[in-house]
Amino acid sequence: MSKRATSRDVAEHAGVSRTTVSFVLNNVPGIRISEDTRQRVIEVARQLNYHPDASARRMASGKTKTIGFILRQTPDQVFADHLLPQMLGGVSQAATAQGFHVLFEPITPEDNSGAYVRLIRERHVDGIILSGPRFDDRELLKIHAEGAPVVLVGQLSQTDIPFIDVDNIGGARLATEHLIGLGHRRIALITNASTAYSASLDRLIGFRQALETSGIPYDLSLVRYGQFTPQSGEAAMNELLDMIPRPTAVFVASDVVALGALRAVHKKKLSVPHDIAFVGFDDIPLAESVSPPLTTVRIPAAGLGWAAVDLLTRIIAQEEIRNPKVVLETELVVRASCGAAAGLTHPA
Amino acid sequence: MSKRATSRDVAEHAGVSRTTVSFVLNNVPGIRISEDTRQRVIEVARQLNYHPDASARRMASGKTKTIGFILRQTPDQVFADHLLPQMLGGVSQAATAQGFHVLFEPITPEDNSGAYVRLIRERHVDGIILSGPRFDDRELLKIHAEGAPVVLVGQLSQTDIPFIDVDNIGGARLATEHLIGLGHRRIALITNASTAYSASLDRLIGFRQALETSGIPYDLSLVRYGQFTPQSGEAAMNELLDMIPRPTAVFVASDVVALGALRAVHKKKLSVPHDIAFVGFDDIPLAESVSPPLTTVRIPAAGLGWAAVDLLTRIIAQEEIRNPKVVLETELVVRASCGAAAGLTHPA
DNA sequence: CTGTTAGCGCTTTCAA
DNA sequence: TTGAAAGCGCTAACAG
Repeated sequence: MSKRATSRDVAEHAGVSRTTVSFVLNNVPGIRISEDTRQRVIEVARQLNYHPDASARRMASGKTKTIGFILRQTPDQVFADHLLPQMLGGVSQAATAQGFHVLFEPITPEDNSGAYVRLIRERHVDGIILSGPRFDDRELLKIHAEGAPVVLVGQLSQTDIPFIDVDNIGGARLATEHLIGLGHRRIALITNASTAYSASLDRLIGFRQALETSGIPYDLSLVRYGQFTPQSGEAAMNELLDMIPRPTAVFVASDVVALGALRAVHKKKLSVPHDIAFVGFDDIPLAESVSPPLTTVRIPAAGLGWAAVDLLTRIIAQEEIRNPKVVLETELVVRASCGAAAGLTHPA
Repeated sequence: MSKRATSRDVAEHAGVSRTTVSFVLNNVPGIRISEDTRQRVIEVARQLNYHPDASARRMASGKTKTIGFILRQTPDQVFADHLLPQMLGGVSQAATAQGFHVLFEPITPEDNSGAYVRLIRERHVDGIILSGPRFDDRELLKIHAEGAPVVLVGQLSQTDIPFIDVDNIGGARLATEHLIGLGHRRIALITNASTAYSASLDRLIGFRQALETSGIPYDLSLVRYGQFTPQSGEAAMNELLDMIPRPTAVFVASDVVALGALRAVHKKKLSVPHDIAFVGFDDIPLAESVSPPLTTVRIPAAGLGWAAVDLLTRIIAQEEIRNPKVVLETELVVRASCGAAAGLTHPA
């Protein structure tokens, strides 16, 4: 196997300088090269099966054209997994469109060593998207202070690090208002997780806001706390179903948790939405395939990825950023579990 | 902001040569350096906040220490998404353990331009893992012929490209034999997809083998073809349920498709496993959370990723590969949908 | 419009 | 045990 062709080989065979080769092959704008030369260079490159060496190019240009996507893997937070493919798809798609590659690096939930910052310190990448930031991540604060391009997916209060997030409060309000609009007054809540997580807290806040706006008192006895899993949803729902009188509807702030809640209802031979109406959150791919299909609040997962890349690449390009804090809106997806489709409404 | 420190800076401040700095910081084996010098270099590097430049390192060493993970995104093949997080986790984990980074690059199902081969031609990566190879991918054959390190996830007959795959035949046999062992004789099959896909065909073959081994005739009227989606499963199941006499059990060669089939049963007010027993395939994360929990054949998704990386890195290191074709075993996970847990058995 | 000429920052053989 | 020196292949001022 002969050695790889280099730009020098191409230059020699085409009878031009390496500069010219570089200009032609990179299509450098603002440079005029005779059509004749241009064609010759291109042709020779093809014949020699020339492919520019990425490492050399990075070295010389000082740019890696690569972004790091750091994902805090959370085995418990199953829901995260369900939306990961979409988010990752959004990230890749946007990155490719901007001429960037994506380096994928999951880290464990406990890891706050910030080992991933080496990616940027050692210049493996031009910037980083960090999904699932932690409050106690000192390394993160450090590289941000050093001026490294970083975008968070999810928020970190107390910092001015640019981020992309979902409007959890608005989404929860949407879900709750929908139930209220259907005539429900006795509405329960099962959170997606402990309110130590800001997303969980926000969904609870949205729920509460919607109730209060409608003049329905917020009743703490109707609130239960999920733990990311279907099992936690089943347990929570069992408690709710044992109440007298039973709530007529429930907002479960996570589709995965809702699946468990749904199972609890089925086991008691009750029916959704007749005995109790359901609205979930996330719109995981399977939400429309369970029985009954789940009415839920859709998170624009691919959009999160896309927006994060867009913001990051603009920071890398040192553009002036007008708004480094992006909050994406959610959308209510009405299916059968809330009873709206069937035209059911409950008396107030 | 002052300039980044380079190895030259470290060398000067420590009063040694750059060679020494390189040796110390890389812990080059077989080189003895006085403990004193070593400590000095390390200390200076720390003080100067020195981090070796990855691009320069790649350039000089000729190694990228990065592998490309190419995923053929198939919007229809929802099942793939459900196992993706696990597989990706396996890939990343194994890669990290071997000192490699992972470049993630999804491609569309239709794309047979082989654009991804640029990753290896331009030396962005040292090797590639390709999930979802296509028969008509000429570029793939080309780079393999050129000696580029490539590992497939899934098979491509007619080639000698190393691959990792799942024992689909064995898995399907496992599922079917389980049902037979429970006393079922009239067992239906819903495939996961068209038998144009080798995985689908193999699962059908396994099903058939199990029947024949037990002396049960293979009855084509009991076979239906899924299309990756729950919807296709629901339609297929409806046909099966209308048969007289009804099959007493069904093997659905995909959990996602099985979800739809399950819904069809529920809609007809029939019960699983009492009226009809179910066994699925894949063991997606939600399989244990549906009603009833799905007995299914587990694919070692993380193991696929892990094995692919292991094989690839050995090829990159030019090790002698004893067995470049790896087939991973599946495992039957018994839950409620087959009736075994409840101790139910059907008369022959 | 094209060529000359410096680097980019590191690894690694070879000598000392 | 350490240092000198030669690249790795490309980009990009600058000069012509």
